[in-house]
Amino acid sequence: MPTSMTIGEVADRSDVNVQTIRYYERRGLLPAPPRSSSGYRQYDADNVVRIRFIKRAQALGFSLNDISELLDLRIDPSSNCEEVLAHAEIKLRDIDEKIEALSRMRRSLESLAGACRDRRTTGECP
Amino acid sequence: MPTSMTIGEVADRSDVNVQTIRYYERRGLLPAPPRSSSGYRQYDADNVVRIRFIKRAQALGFSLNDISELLDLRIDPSSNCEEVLAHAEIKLRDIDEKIEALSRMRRSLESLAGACRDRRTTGECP
DNA sequence: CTTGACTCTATACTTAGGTATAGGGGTTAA
DNA sequence: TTAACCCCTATACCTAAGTATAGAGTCAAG
Repeated sequence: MPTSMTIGEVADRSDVNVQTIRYYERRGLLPAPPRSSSGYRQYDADNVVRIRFIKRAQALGFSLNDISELLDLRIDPSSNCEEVLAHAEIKLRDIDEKIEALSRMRRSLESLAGACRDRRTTGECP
Repeated sequence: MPTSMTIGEVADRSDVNVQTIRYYERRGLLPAPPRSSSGYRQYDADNVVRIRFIKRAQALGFSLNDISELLDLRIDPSSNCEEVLAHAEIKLRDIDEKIEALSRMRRSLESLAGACRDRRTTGECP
């Protein structure tokens, strides 16, 4: 049998607060886990992966609703093929737009830094 | 003389609410613009560019504080060369991490979509 | 020369995403 | 068998980022 974790262990491993995990469960971002006889939630390692994914996606500007949709895509990749494909393609476009915008930002910051470095090597710095 | 806009025009062009612009001014994200004799704010096109930048950066997961720092980098690229360079390099790393994370997300979504398309062409879809 | 759509400040309210607390019970090591 | 520390639910509170409202002034069209 795969060994299980308490909510506190999961919180430590995925670097979030215990209440955040319960909040995600209420929001439907995490499935309700099985319970021990005394009512304790029992998690496995997949939950840690899922929570980390949520946190990374948030840092990239996805809302919890966006993330729900992303997670739903992979819940059952065998059903609703057409629909999943259509959703996946929308999400791919979102991601590509974000990558494009970040690349533009990167280029302009890089040119700023480049100008800075040039001036430094020519001794024009204060 | 360059023609100026009211706050309402700027709001329309940059697709935000009028109060959001005043809020950004309070937060220091937008410089306090000159005023007409009757106290109306007078904006130029640069402000629209700046607000659009703020909105794009937010959609990429930067907080308003992050964005302040990004904007400060370019305010006077001629001064504090070393310091600007150091900050710019931190921001470049942030951006690279975001691009990397998005690329990973893209790849896994792409492979999901690919599997879906394969099944579709082999007629395995419902 | 007034009416409707703007602007101003100040202040209050809202939404998303958590975080904390109260009140109660479970678990474990000394 | 009890102290320290975990878990449970329910509910209240918090922060970031807006958004709305009240009360007063301004501007341009008719």
